[in-house]
Amino acid sequence: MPEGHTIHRLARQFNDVFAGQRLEAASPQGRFAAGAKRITGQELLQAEARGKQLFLHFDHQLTLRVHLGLYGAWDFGGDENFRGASSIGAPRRIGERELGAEAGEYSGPPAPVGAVRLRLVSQHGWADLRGPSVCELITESEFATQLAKLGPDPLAIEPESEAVFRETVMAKGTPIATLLMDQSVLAGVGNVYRAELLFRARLNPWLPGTKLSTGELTTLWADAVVLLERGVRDGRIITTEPEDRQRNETLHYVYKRNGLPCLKCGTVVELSEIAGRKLYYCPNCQRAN
DNA sequence: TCTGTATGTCAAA
DNA sequence: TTGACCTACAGAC
Repeated sequence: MPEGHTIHRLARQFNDVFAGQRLEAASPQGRFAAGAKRITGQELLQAEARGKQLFLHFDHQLTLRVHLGLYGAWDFGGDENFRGASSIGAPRRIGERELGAEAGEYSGPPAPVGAVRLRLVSQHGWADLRGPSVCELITESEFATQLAKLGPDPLAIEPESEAVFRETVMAKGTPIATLLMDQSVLAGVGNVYRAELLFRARLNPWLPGTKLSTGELTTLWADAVVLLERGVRDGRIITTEPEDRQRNETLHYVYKRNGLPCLKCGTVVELSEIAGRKLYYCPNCQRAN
């Protein structure tokens, strides 16, 4: 599920199992053959996540930039050091079946299944990338350019993050629902977190950024930090509080709950569209003031 | 076998 | 604002 929490989990996974090692790379699908060749034999120095982008820094000064888009996913497997195969990204069946490690012996990665853009292999395991919208090798200056395009990331807080977020939002007349999905305003939030953050803050999605108060934005930022950190911990997006979850398994307040009663007030949750993306909200809890 | 859908983003119109 | 693109899968036929 590729919102920011997913990418930060991936960075952690790469640092855990691949950092400090020389890797072999291949592009079974063929579309990244040249890049794979340039990665082969290089040591992975560090993996880094910013918003929805994953950066793998190699020791020849080149960085692999990966964006999963809507469909991308990484699958991992290997020996006991990998502690079970896992799949991180969009929902996938491939890669979730039991692999070598389960059988007790690891004899190298399996034959690639489907369209594997990039396969990274170390002595102890492998990672397969499918369906990314971006997979490219970039220079240090291109890396800096990419970072500069991104707004503050609630999972990579810097001293001025909250203030930058507040000031950017308050300077724009764009609806807050659109601003929350704008990666130059807030990096890492996607459609699920957007809907849930607005509901939890009881904010009307169409409220222009200029109409929000400092207090409301401080609360919104703090809640983004809480929710994304939970996402990293849980490996999925759970935004309901335990007391609202007791009677069922509902993980979200409004996302994909259109036509169902709001967990707080019982009003039917509505589905609308804004900037080409689906927007879920409770017309009562989030009515304009 | 075909269609619709998905937690994303960009360029063209 | 729309279409294009990346990929796999569920459900309809």
